[in-house]
Amino acid sequence: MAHTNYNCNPGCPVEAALEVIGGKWKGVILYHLLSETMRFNELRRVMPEVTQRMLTKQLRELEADNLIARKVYPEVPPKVEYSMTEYGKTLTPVIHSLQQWGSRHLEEVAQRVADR
Amino acid sequence: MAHTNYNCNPGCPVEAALEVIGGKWKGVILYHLLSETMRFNELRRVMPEVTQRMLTKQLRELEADNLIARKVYPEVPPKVEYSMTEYGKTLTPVIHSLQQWGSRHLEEVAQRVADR
DNA sequence: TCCATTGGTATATAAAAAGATACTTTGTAT
DNA sequence: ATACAAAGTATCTTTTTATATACCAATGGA
Repeated sequence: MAHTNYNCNPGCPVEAALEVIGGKWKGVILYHLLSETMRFNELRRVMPEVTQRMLTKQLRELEADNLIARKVYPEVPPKVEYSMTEYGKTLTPVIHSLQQWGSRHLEEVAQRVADR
Repeated sequence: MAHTNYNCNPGCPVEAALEVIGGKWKGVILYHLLSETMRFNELRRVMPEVTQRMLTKQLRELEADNLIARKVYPEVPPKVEYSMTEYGKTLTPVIHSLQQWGSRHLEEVAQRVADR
């Protein structure tokens, strides 16, 4: 999925943004973390279809992009908290518009199915 | 990539939206078609890194989701125009916010590289 | 006559993403 | 002594994506 060149044309920023938030579960993760800091297993509970491996991977990628922060508490059993960074919070309007459109889209699709 | 259930929790509309526009090249395609109707090879020219097969595939998927319309002119050589549907145009604010954030993000990343 | 053009399709292959499953650590509770 | 908790890793397999390449039709131009 990685591009090498984003200076191709003015549409590329769109791809750049999608590359950062377009991972299979990143949208939902960001949505949840924008409303509150959460622990690893709390995230698992709100999205039970995601495997642990996938969740870990997506979280690490978001962390590498500086969108979320990972805080480990040296306890046993382990406690790890995930939260949005200040930079990550700049995604608020993006996630919000995706959620708005997505809601309407789900209704639209349900309608199309009903009309069938 | 297909989900089976979107009623899992309130973050799912975000995933629903990303599933529709998150294909590898869909963001750029939509960005371009939102500004003007374009022919197949015009699209190829503005995104030369995309293979013909991929472009065709992404266009067909967008068409199946009723976001774009495909109009074939019975001429030789063939002429096929792609344009946004009315429904597709409802994506305007989404693509716009992606583009805004993406632009800032590209600057941010360039800055991080410069500071290294 | 041969070549280029547009908008594709078909086939095979390679690379990347995702999934399933088992295992780890160290303390506390049973 | 055993089991469980949280937050992961490590492997292996399957599925999905993407690439490369060749091919097609009908027409206009050199």
